[in-house]
Amino acid sequence: MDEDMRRLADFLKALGEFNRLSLVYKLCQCQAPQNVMCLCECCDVDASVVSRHLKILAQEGIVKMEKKGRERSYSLDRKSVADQLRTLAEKIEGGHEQDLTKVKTVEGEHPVEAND
Amino acid sequence: MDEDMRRLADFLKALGEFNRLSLVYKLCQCQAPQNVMCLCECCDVDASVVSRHLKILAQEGIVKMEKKGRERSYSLDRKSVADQLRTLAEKIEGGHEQDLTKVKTVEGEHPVEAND
DNA sequence: TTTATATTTGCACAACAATGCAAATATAGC
DNA sequence: GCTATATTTGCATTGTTGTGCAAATATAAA
Repeated sequence: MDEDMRRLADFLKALGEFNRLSLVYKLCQCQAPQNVMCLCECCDVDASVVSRHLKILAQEGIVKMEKKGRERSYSLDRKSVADQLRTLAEKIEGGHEQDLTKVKTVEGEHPVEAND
Repeated sequence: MDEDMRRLADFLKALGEFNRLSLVYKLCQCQAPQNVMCLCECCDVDASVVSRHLKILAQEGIVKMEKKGRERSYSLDRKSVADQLRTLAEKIEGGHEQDLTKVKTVEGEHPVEAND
């Protein structure tokens, strides 16, 4: 599906920018949600820039936002991100064997390795 | 490590562009390496553009190239790509529990789910 | 050697993305 | 209400990236 691929590209693009990836890593190390000011520490840019990057990450479902008084706290949606990455990994690894749109291999047990 | 993250961002950025991702998917469905002309079919751009995209993918270790007469054949480095994606997925899912630089979880068996 | 085919590179251009700063908005505390 | 703090948005600027076309390169075939 074409639109799915566009969405996936957007997801990967969101992760594929240095400062955004730094934010993701920072959030990855935190257990509690973090506000913008705190997240600023990990990349050397203006708070407004961080805010914008967080918005992009939120659009792609990579981070979640929750309002708390005048602050907003961001947290990493670990499961969603990890699942998307793993799904892609599995498609790529087993893509030649079956329909690309729904590959589900049991971990460790791959279908026959078809050799040209 | 800062340089590692830059590399990872470049890797994700390479995948996060629609036409390049289309190329990857196309290669994913093929068992045999494909030449540029053939790969052109999956994205509606000039051959020179496809050539450039393939170069970027090759730089990131996503595809491998081999010369064959006047053609060059490209193939997806399935294992490398899938491994990188899975490694990232695992870091992201378990990142708050231990050192980010070297997470290695055995499949299916995750360390204790630390809850805030 | 000439010709045809596949691929890459140079160049120009348009579209997009990241950034900083200032201003706007929202809300807490006085 | 006023002031201070956190965050977002508007705007201008700069840098990066995707693109097409023409020319260059490489190699096969004639």
